[in-house]
Amino acid sequence: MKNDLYKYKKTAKSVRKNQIRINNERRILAAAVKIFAGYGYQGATMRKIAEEAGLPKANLHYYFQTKEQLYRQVLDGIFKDWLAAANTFDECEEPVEALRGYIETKMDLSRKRPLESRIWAEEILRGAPLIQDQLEQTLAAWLDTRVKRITDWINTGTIQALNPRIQMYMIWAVTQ
Amino acid sequence: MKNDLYKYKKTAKSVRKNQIRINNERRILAAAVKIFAGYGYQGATMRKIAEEAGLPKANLHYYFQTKEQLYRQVLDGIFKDWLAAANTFDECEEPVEALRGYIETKMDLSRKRPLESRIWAEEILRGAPLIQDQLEQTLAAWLDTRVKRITDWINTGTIQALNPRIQMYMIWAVTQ
DNA sequence: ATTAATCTTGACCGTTCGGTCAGGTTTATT
DNA sequence: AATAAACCTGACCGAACGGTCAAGATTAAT
Repeated sequence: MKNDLYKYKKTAKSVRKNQIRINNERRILAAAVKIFAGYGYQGATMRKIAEEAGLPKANLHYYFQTKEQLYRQVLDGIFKDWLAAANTFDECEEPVEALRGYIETKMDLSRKRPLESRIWAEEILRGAPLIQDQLEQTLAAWLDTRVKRITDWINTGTIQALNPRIQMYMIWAVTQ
Repeated sequence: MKNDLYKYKKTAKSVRKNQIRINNERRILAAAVKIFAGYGYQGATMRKIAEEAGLPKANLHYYFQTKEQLYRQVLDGIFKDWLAAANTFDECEEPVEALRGYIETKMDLSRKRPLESRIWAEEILRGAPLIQDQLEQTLAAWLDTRVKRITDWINTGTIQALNPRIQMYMIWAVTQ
C-alpha cells in the first residue's frame, strides 16, 4: 500500500518529486524569503540563507544552481499569489466595489505576507531587472484589460477622469 | 584682489573650503547618487562610483572615509530637499488645496529628481537602517502635527474619516 | 625660496562573495 | 545483496569587495 507511493517509473520522477527534495526546497525557499526581504537581493548572501535554513551552503547550490535562480523562484511564488489576488478586481461590476475589493485583497496580502511584499516592492523599485520578461508578458495584458475597463467607466461617466494607468500604479504603490 | 579670496586665516579653513575640495566633493556626490540609485546601497560599489566620477577609488576615500559616510551625505542632501518641499502642506487652510499642493510638489520633486527619489524610496523600504535617528527626530514631529491637522479636519467634518496616518503613508508611497 | 598643508594615486591587504568539486552517505530499484 | 540514483558537505577557488598606505605632486602661506 504505502509502498506503492514510492514505486514509480522513472518517467514520473520529474512529476512526483520525492519527499526529501520537496522538504528541502521548501526550507530553502522559506529561508530565502526571509533573508531577501531583510537584506535585498544584493545584501542577501547564500551564507545567510544557508544558516537560516540550517543547511550547509553547498547544499543550497545542489537544489538551486545559482543565487539568481533561487531568487527567481522566490519571485515566481510571490507573483503567483499576487496574480491570484488580482482576480478580485474582476468579480464586481460596480467600480467602487471592484476597486475596494481589489485594494482590500491586496492589502490583506501585504499584511499576511509582509516579507514577500517587501521583496516584490524592491524588485519593482529596481525596475524588475530579473523578471521583466514575465512581467511584460503576463502583466501588460492583465493591466491593459483593467485600464480599458476603467476607461470605459470614465467614458460612461461612472467615475471621474483620472489617468487610469496612474490610478493602477497608485493602488499598487499604496498597497505595498 | 583675486588674491584676497585665497588669503584667509586657518580658522576660516573649515568654513570656506577651497575650490578643489568643493569641486571634487560635488563630483563624487553626483556620481554616488547615480550609482546608488541604479544599484541600491549594497549593489553599489566604490569602484563604480569612482569610475562614474572619473577619479581613482582611493581619492573617494580621501574625501569620504567610508562607503557608509558617502551614502549618509547623499541621504542628507535628499532629506533636506524633501523637507523643503514638505512645507507646501502648511500653506493652505483648505484640506483639498493643502493635499493637492503637497502631492503636486512631491510629485514634481520625484519627476525632477528621479534618482534621488529612488534612493529615498529604497531607504524607506529597507526601514531606514542608516538614518533612523534623524528620521525619528525630525520626521516624527513633522508627521504628528500634520496628522493632528488632518484629524481636526475630520472632527469638524471637513473631510471624511480615513486613518490620517495611513493617508500620509499613501501620499508618500504614491509620490515615489 | 622654503615650508607646510592639502591633494593624488598605484599597489596592496584581509575578508567575503558566489560557486565548484571530489568523495562519502543515504535512499530507491532490481 | 547488489547496483544505481539521489543527496550531502568540508574544503577549496578566483574574483571582487571596502579600505589602507606610503610616497609623490600640487597648492597655499610665510
